Amino acid sequence: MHPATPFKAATLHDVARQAGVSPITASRALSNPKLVSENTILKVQAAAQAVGYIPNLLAGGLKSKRSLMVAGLVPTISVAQFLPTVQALTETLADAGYQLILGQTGYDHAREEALINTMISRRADGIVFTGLVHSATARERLRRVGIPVVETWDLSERPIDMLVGFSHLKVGSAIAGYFLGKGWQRVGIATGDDHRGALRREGFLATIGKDVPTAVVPAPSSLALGRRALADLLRQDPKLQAVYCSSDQLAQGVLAEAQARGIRVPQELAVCGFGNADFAAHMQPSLTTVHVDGAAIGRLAAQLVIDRCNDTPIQNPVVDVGFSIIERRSTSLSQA
Amino acid sequence: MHPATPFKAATLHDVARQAGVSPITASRALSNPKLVSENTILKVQAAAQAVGYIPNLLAGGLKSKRSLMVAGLVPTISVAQFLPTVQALTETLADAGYQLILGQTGYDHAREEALINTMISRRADGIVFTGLVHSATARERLRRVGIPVVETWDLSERPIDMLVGFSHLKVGSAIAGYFLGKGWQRVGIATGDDHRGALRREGFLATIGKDVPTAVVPAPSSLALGRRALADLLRQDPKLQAVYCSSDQLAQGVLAEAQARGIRVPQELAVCGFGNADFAAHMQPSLTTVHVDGAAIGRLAAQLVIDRCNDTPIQNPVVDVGFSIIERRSTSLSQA
DNA sequence: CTGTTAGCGCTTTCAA
DNA sequence: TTGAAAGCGCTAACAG
Repeated sequence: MHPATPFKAATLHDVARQAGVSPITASRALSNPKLVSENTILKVQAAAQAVGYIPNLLAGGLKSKRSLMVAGLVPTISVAQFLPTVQALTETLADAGYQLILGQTGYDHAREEALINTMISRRADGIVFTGLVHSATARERLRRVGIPVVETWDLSERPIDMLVGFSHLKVGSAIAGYFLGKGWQRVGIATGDDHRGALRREGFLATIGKDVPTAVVPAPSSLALGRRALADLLRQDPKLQAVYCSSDQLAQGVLAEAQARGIRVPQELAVCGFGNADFAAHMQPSLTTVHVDGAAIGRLAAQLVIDRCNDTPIQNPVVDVGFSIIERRSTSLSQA
Repeated sequence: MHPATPFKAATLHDVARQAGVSPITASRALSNPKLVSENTILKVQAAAQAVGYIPNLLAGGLKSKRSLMVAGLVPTISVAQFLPTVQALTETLADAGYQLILGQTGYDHAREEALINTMISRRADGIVFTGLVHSATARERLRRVGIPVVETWDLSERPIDMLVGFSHLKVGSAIAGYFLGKGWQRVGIATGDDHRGALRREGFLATIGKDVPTAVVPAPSSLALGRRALADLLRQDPKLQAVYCSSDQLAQGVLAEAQARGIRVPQELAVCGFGNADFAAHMQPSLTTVHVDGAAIGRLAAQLVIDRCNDTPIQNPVVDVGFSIIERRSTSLSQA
């Protein structure tokens, strides 16, 4: 009953006949008008309208070897962190006539590899990953196929192809520098057990210059885990002055636990998060955190893929979008 | 340089030759093994492996008239409300071999119509909307094309095709009933200016049995707008006992404004939100709200499309997933 | 169980 | 500026 197109769709043939031209002329009139006379264009457009023509991109793509689709592979769409990236990606692509195919890897290598194959099967014109591709098999296959690839939200010495991200090492380092500038020496870390969190921790420790109390929690991080993390850290050092958290969710929990214990923030304990979530500015006290322009990452990634598809020379296949520390009340009384 | 597939991909032909069978047999061995002898299957699989075969779904779809793609049209992906739906949709589809093409309508009719055309052009096997399709032109076109359509997150007397949602009228009515049950007569509404919010307000008023102070705020609703909304409502009735907010974000703002004015919640003012956002359970006080199973909506919608594509008889093309009021501290001292 | 034939709807290439 | 021929890579329909 519904294989997909139960109605007999009008084809370019029908349009051509209606317009009294050859199919190829009709094709050109609709998708490459420069090659056709004004008069013909009008005739064909009228004919297309008359027969209710809707082009079949599958057929076009088969011949032209361009699907006008780009794959976007995220761990899960519900990671709020990546939403502005996905949104900007989708928008920028749509403006250029491309659509995004969404794939959720679920942090699973096997699933990721399967999805990559699927996207190649669909002849996606490019693949954008939120994160790096870690599986060696997948990296190798992507390189061999030669499909445009953009990795994002991280830096790498050897990206598969193109990359838009920032240095998590530097983030950790910057936060440590910020803490040191405030004169806090007794500091701790509450971090998720993921790759990027580990990098930030590494940068943090390098700048602090010593090991510090650390609570590692499993992904996905949450308020509840943040509470437990602070309890853990206070056990390691009851006189902690400042905590860096690898996500704003975790920081939210740390703040809640501090409140429950009657520890004043920031007077007795300073807290810094990561991600600049919606709620960060509105917490009590408002949360100091690290902001990353996720929308810019999406826009830039989309543009890189589009440029590649158009053979536009690409100036910089690796873009560092940087980050910024947003100081709020949770680390500074002088902030609103 | 990179039209899409710069490398010369192996085709089914190459696999067939390598295996010493005809192309169609190779095709069947890989995608419909029941029709082929065990021995042949093994030969073909080995051949596919050997030549590094990656099927071309574009070509298959052209012939078989099934693209194995389903369009998901959302206003914006960053509406947190719809995330569980999109996630479940993507997952359920992927498990059945379908991929989701994401489209963002941006609450714009023209854009929505353009996207629908695009998805038809791509021969999507189905379209899932978060919300109803309001443009008459679009509804008409979708009906004529006969493509499986699922509208969600709402009910309708005349869905285009299939529907998974719940009654916003009943939500409003249920909240009003809950307020009345608590003995609160001086109640108010803070609501967004959207269609569904208006329906809930209508249900609320019908059950309360009289008009009540209302503050309407423009979308997207936010904490800041919630603060202003409460100020507005208190101007209309300084002795307000309870407020229903059309989103948890709004409720967050109402709570913040109450706190700023020294109004105790729930003792002096009760507050109810909508959506059961992540943060609702963790606010101070925790927020009473309305929960909707967005993931179930996504799963069911995906299943409906899949069933349609497989000509599986559909028992119930309209599913009401209901909702539930989650009582927390913002309306009840006896809650944790 | 396997093969032949034909063609999905479009666009590339070449020629007029 | 327009057209004819050919075929992208795959699978439905039928025959063997």
